Amino acid sequence: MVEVVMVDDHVMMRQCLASVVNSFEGFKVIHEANNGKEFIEWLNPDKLPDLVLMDINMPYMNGHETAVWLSTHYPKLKFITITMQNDERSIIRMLRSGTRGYVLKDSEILDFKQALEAVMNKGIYINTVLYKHIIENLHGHQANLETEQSVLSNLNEREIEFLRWLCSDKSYKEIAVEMFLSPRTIDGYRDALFEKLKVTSRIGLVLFAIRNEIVKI
Amino acid sequence: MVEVVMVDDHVMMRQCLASVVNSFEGFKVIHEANNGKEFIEWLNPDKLPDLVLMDINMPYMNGHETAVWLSTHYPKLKFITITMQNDERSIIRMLRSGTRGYVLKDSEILDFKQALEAVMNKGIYINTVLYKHIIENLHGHQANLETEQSVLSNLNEREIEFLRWLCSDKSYKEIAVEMFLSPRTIDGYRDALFEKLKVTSRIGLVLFAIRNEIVKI
DNA sequence: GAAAAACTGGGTGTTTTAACGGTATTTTTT
DNA sequence: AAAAAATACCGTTAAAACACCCAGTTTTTC
Repeated sequence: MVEVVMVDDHVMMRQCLASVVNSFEGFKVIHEANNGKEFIEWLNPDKLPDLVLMDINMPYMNGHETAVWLSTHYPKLKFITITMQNDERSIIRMLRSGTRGYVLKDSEILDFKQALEAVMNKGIYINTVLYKHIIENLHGHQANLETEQSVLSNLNEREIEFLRWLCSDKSYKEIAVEMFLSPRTIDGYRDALFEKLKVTSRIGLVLFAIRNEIVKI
Repeated sequence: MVEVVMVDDHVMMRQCLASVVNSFEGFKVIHEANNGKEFIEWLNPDKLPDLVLMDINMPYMNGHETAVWLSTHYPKLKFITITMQNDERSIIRMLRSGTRGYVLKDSEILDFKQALEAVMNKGIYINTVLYKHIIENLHGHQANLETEQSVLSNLNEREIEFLRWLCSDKSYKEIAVEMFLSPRTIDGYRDALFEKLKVTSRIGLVLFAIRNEIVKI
């Protein structure tokens, strides 16, 4: 019997899926958690589950963070991502963090069953549609998103703060006042960001900030 | 027997919920649709269902549009919104469009059952937590969002297109070329939007466009 | 302890944006 | 058919944004 743990903050979804998993022959849900944090606190090294099904978008500790943690601490523990996010960035990120399967919440239950069985047998399940999608975008948009991730990590606290201020109606002069800096310094910050982010206008900075969730809209 | 129709593009979620609804005594799912458009095309005036459960976020025809259509054409047809969106704007909008219940996908199945029964008996079900949430926010943030909604509907096609162009690195001059207009005309567009949206800079316009999902990030 | 990097501030232009003043033509309303 | 509204357009000016140049101070790195 494959012992399964469900990690998802959407209780109804989780309960529904749990009952479906229980109806699959050979699978049994032994625990449910609301998020990654709850889950890893529950984890017992002496009695690991066989399979973890988890969402990406969760409070406190999301799917990505949990995946990274699991890959470090229990690299043999299999987990499948079950989510609504079908953008390449999410998928690539999760695959890199060691997920054995990626199932969309808008797929059929049959696909879901196949994913579970595939992962328990061969090891990895990727939906064909998604796979094509990823391959097709690997050299376009995706590259940019991956790059943005690394660019983002090269920004310091002050620059992040500045980016937040940029996403407002304020002029640079006003932002300088808010940040207790001279307008000249602000000028330098802007120019540095133009260089780092490869854009040529404040709009570009704002879009970057929003894409990378530096500001909440 | 209450005849129920499920409208949700997330197939797995929909199937899960359908099986749960079928397990409730006195309820029976008689049809499933992927979106509002499919649903209303299926609708037969001579044999209406008793209850419709639908998501908000759907392709082709979303929950809100469907709700408006239903309220106009079949005002007596009861429908419940089942969604992940718990922001006040979505809730208020759906309630105004005549939804009898608003259930979050992260609530318990028991709550879900209560909602169905409540709607079939008394008529309206609103989760206590959500209700408090709405009331608390009625005079703050919410007001602005509601206003933006109405402002949005006052924009014409050309202005929407312009807003989309604004969300790029291009200057007004370049946008004029793209839109086959004189830079002066673009000037006029901008000034009109400044007036309509009560902002004073291009950044303000960009933020509005993103908040209201005129551009996809 | 010296070199490199990062943070802060400055000068001086050009280009773009914003705010003001308008007009001519077409479409919609009455 | 006249009035009103919407659309496309134009000019001027001041302010803001952008693009370069630079240097002194602190912090990090080696």
